[in-house]
Amino acid sequence: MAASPPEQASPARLLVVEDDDTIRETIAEALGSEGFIVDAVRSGNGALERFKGSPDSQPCDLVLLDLMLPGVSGLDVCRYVRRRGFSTPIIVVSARDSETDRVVGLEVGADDYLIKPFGMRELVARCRALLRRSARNGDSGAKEVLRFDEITLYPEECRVTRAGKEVNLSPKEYRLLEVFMQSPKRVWSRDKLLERVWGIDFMGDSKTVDVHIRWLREKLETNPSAPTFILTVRGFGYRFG
Amino acid sequence: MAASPPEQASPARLLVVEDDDTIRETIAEALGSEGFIVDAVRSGNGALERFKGSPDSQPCDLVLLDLMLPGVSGLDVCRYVRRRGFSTPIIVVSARDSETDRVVGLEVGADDYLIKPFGMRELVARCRALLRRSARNGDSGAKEVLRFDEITLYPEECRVTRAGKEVNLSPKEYRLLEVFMQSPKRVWSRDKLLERVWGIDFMGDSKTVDVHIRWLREKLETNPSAPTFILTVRGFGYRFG
DNA sequence: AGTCACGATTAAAATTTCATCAACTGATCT
DNA sequence: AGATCAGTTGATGAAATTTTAATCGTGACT
Repeated sequence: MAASPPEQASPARLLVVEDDDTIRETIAEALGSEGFIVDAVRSGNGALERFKGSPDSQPCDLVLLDLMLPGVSGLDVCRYVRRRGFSTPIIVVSARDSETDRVVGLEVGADDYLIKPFGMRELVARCRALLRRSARNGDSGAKEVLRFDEITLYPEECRVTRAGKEVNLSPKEYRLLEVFMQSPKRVWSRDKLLERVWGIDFMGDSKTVDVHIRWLREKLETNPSAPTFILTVRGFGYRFG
Repeated sequence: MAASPPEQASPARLLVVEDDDTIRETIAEALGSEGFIVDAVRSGNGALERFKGSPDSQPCDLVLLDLMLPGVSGLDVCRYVRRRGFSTPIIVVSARDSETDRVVGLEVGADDYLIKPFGMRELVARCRALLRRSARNGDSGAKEVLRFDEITLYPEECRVTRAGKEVNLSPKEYRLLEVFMQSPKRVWSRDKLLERVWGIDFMGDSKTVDVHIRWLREKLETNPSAPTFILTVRGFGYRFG
């Protein structure tokens, strides 16, 4: 099917929190082969790291959370995430299968509770169902207006202005800027940008990024040869701001 | 957009679809004592009756759906509801517990799949989790007249006027315009429009949207080739206003 | 200063997207 | 049966976008 939805255009990004190497790998592979971008950590602390920013910058679209973790437990992670105001969908995955366990997990803020061992097809189906639901409610992704200096990006409207004047961007240029503005100051490698903007399955050259950066500068910068917004970080990539 | 304030006005309205009298009564009582308003029917047809109106007037906030029903099956109900564009949360409840059954249920549009027999506490927890996620906003019935420029849409009457003159729209055209006018300026991808107007499981081509947009322009715009209401956003989709 | 690696720039080729037209289906009405 | 209408699908061409590729500049390091 065609045209990319503004929000959920790129594949969903999943965070797998699981200390057992075998299980983590199995899950990551199964979900990866379904087209998701999978990121994995092996501890509660590792998960918390991803949730340090503000609730407006969600680290991922969905979390698969094991309960039995060394150090910070899965329940703690869940509680922390919700207390911080994140509405990121969470599926708890656990070997503990008493009704009480399940009720507690759900009451602490998880959206679903899956019992080990489980089939990969069901896991995928539940991820899809939850992403479907959370996308419908629009509580995923950044919906808020992004500002930096005199540049403003309106996600709802796929629209960008500079000093109040409309800037007409192509889809790739727009997404590129959106990614940049969601994390100002952060340095992005060409590969990461390809992953975020083009999707994991892009097979082309990373030089493509250069060209689009140039065009974005052309439309955004006062003097494209001496950029003030999209800066080159030699040897690493680019950054915004 | 955020994770709604939990403590809120009216209690959630649940629809229980279950043919077994004992189970239905048990569920209804358990949920009722938790403060939900419970409505129950014993057949698929009974459920469908509740979903006859437009997707904007949801008959309830959540459906508990048994799969094994006389006549119209639970899966059929689920499919129908989604095809009509309703996003009402659905929890499937079934004695069939193979992984395939669960995957099918979820793929057909259910949000959760619970296996009989199940505990009431878990049922309640899952209802709560899902309601929390779906963040009830659509207070049904609150259909306001939508205006933009000289175009007016009367939801109660499924009627549209332009500069006071009646515009005759087909159902799809009407629905399309309604979605547009509910969020002026917002850019809609073809896929999102298919989901909203045609329903979640529409299997056809997204080109279909183009054609209907064209007809809508034909009837709405002064000069359909240079539209002023329904604008094309190349690479993204369409927007109104 | 020379060289090398990396980024910038440009032009041209390849692909995607959109509007429009026309054919086709199925439902409803005459 | 025939006519009409809503909806869907496929084909076409024009225009915009994206990618590839080739060349040029410039900073970093010896």
